[in-house]
Amino acid sequence: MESAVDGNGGGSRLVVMAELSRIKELVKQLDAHLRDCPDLCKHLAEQIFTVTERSIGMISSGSFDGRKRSATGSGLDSPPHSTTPSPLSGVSGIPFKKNKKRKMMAKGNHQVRVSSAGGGAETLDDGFSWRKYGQKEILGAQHPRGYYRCTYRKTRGCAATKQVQRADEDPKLFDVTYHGTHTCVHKTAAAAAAANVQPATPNRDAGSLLQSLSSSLTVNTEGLTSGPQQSTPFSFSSPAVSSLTPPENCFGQGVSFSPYRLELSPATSDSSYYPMNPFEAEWSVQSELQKLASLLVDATTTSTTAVEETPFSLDGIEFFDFDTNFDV
DNA sequence: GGTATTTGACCTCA
DNA sequence: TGAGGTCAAATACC
Repeated sequence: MESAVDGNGGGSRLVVMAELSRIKELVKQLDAHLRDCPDLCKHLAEQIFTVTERSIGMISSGSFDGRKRSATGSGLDSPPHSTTPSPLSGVSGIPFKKNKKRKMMAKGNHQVRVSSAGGGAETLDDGFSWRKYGQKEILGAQHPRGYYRCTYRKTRGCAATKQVQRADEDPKLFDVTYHGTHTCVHKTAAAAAAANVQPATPNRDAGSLLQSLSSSLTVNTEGLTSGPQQSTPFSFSSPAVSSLTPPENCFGQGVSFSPYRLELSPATSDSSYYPMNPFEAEWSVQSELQKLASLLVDATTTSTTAVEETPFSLDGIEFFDFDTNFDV
């Protein structure tokens, strides 16, 4: 139990918190200087972008997860589920055996271990639509590995893929490796967008956008202390986020920040907190940071260069083509 | 008929 | 050279 939590996770968590706080401060500064000093705005935007990417990197590298296994072995020596049973989380976020043949954890990939109680791999709903395109027997593994790609690969050019492999030691556990990021719309987000259609505002005022962004980015460190006792998962207090409903897209177009805020705090018995398992939290934070970075690009582009954006439309949803090249 | 899954063949890379 | 990853035709399902 205790051995499953190391001090580094808590420390990294605090670093991420500090980074997010810094992002917020930078956004405030950016907003303050938006109209009178474009050059400074550009500089601030670059800083924000750097800090955001650093945070994303920490999250995707797994250092964000305080429940990361202690470095006593190199793989699946001991089944994680046997030491850290978690009724609320079906995901452990524990790194698993690396592929010795290929660079499985290359930049842009991340791995999680998912528990599917009573179901198969097809029940592992992470919010995206996947289409199976292959299955392969893996040397040394008892179960074949399934290969999935995003359903919208052709229609929307989404290059996200994942590999799902049933764990040898427990058939209820699946090791899932995600490659690439989704450029399509999250399932729940699409549903939310369909239910609450908002007209696109292509040339939204950058100042109000930043103010909205700044106010929405609430980094709550209340109750967090450094040290290895931080084994509680993060939670989000916003209903929109807690129900895993990120904004309708990650492209800055039609994004509204007002309905939710990013709030990191330890899960407590307080009913206002919706406990999230590490994978959900990680996914949400990554989505938030991606969106944050996209909005910054949108805001700074609109305010400093007034360049006409050229949105393209797919399935009734308009997208901006950002050359931000995120690697999460 | 359209879409998803299966599976053998082929390609890539360490 | 062999294992992992992907392709694409065949098949199944709705």
